[in-house]
Amino acid sequence: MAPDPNSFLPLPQAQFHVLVALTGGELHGYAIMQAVETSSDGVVRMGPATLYGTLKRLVDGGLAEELPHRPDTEDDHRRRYYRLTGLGRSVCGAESDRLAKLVTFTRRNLRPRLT
Amino acid sequence: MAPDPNSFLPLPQAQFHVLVALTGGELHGYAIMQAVETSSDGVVRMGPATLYGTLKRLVDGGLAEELPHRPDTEDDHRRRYYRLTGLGRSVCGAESDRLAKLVTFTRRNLRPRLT
DNA sequence: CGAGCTATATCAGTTGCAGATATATCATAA
DNA sequence: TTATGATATATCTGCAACTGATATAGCTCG
Repeated sequence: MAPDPNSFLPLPQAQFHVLVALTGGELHGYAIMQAVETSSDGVVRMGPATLYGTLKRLVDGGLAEELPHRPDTEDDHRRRYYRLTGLGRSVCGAESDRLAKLVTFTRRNLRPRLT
Repeated sequence: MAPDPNSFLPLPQAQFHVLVALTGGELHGYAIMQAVETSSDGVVRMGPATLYGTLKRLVDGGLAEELPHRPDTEDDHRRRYYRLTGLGRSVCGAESDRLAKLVTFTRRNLRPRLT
């Protein structure tokens, strides 16, 4: 029986950012760092310590997994690729839904008294 | 010169939740705990250690402030009320916008392969 | 009065995040 | 061919943030 995605919520920030980056498809660590920084317009800056630590937690938790090395000589062999697991995908969706509600609620309250 | 709200981002989770609770109006600590738990359908559970620690950080950072005690004998005199500062309001809005973008991005990526 | 909820507070411990640094490989161009 | 800088993974150390547990006291209501 698959664990309930909601039991992972609320997801730590860094973990969510990495999962989000992986929704675009499989990526290697360095690319994840860049994706997080770029797609947030530089607001979220993730260094290697945060990235690789977070990646380990995600793999340990079953939300992401490393791809087996492929014999593609074209690609930089140092790279280690990761992708979402099915669970990771649902958890990412669940966290996304949670945040969407929070945003809606906040905007509704903030609107009447905009500065 | 007022500090740039974006320099506070990304906001720690607990801080954001407390700010969100305060967008509804001034509240005392215990009510904030209940509001966070209730409005998240029990997903986010905030104990006293998290709440009061977070509250202190928000006040120290100028995002929230305590109201002066009022001579209202009707109200439980133990309660200490807090409200958003102008800065807190803008930071809350900025974090909300940031998360909204993240949610949009995530959903766009997740949609094509729904389970 | 006594029981249970309300309300604030803090301690002690864990988790999570961050800067700095290390090591090695890749691309390039001088 | 080797020097330079970007790529890529990894970890150490310390700090910030979060948490469960506990303490204390005032309310409410039977």
